Amino acid sequence: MIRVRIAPSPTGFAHIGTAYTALFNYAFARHNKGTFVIRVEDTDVKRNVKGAEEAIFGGLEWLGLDWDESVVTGGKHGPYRQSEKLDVYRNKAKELVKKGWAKKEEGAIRFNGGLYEKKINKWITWKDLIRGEISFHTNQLTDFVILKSDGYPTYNFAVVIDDLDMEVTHVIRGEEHIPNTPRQIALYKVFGQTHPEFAHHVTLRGADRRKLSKRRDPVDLRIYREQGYLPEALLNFLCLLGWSHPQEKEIFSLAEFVKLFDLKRMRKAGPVFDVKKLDWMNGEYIRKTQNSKLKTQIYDFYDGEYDKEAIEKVLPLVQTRMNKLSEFGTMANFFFKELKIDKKLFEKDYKMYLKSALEVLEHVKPFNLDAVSKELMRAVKENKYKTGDFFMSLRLAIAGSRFTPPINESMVILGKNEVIKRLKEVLD
RNA sequence: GGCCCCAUCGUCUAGUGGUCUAGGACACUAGGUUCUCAUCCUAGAAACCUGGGUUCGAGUCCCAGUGGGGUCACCA
Repeated sequence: MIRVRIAPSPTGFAHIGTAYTALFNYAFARHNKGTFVIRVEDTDVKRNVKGAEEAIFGGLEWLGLDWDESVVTGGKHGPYRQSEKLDVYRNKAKELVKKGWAKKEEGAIRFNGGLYEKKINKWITWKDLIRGEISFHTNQLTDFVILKSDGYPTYNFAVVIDDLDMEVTHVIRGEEHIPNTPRQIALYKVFGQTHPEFAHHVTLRGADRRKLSKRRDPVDLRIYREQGYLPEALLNFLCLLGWSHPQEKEIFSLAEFVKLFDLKRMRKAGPVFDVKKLDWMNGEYIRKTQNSKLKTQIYDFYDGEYDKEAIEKVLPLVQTRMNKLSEFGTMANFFFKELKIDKKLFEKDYKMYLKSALEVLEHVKPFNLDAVSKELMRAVKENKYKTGDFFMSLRLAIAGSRFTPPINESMVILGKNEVIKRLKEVLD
């Protein structure tokens, strides 16, 4: 039975890197019909932040990555919060002291790396499932703390105890943990246990090629949600960083990813998280989303600011024009609100154009797309207007922008009265 | 600096010794469609870090150099 886990620290918010690692663990677990565990590593009392756990679980839920065991769902291998099993770590540390592998020092307990080097071996080697064989000389172990003087375990110690307790079979985590691995392997060894398989995936980089950082880069998952990215698109984009589809497909579902996932297809070179491609991909997802579903997503995104039925009417006109949900507002705002029109934007002959358009539109019999288009074009031809300029004037008067959805369609949706009202306002 | 990991277009990548005069995607450029902007279609520019080996043959294997990254806490 395959069991994997992610082990976030509740020190702030849902980090994009946590989601990235979660994605691979999720895919590995689901592909192999295994179990996906989330445990909370809250052993740094000073850095723990209230609400951080909720943000992390909420973020994963938003992405559609579900798990099997955790602090919120429970499970047979708990507690899933490290602060709730301090006695376990303490006893394990004491066990090592008793056996001579660790010693007390100023209230803390340290592992005796030198002794390990002398008694067990000089090299620690493992076969990484992504990178192949990796070796460290044991003189790199040094005497590291396993139990802090405040009674909390350190990361390297707690990880080993927990992965043992939780019967974790595969540790899939970021490459920044490679230097920690020999210490953890040493601990497994002195406990007389075999270690789980390790797979160290790449870490996401910023444009400067350095590991994504809280200070320099947008790493809070919430930011992506608030900017109007769809979770499916973000997930799909993440899949493509470090992993590739066997048929080189770019757009695929999470289910397909799970089906095809294989650690062997993981790259070893760290990818730059470049939002440009994410923007394109998000647009692709928006374009292929069913209107009824997209309608709801937009309605929720704007927290009910726009009427649902109205969104649905406007949607076909803006769907190919937006890459993010947040662009609906700028694109479709004029359908819902009257705008201040800046007359400086207009072409020279705009008054002539608008007057003649107004005349036509006032008399169009059924105010539908067919009639409106036909009558306006007739006016253009009869008067030998410049087609582009004519419609641009209309566009500016109605929508207040040079870049809008098709203007005839837009006017039909707005309705005769509203269109005439807006034209008159501009002409006054 | 020590240790470790990595190295194909600007970016994400395919490629597991010969079919690579290196393929796809994003971005970019040019054209087409069009009332604008998009969508859509067509075309284009753009890469195997360097030097040694191994081999009949190397983007693909080995070594070195260079470059990039990670890590060296009573943080995780």
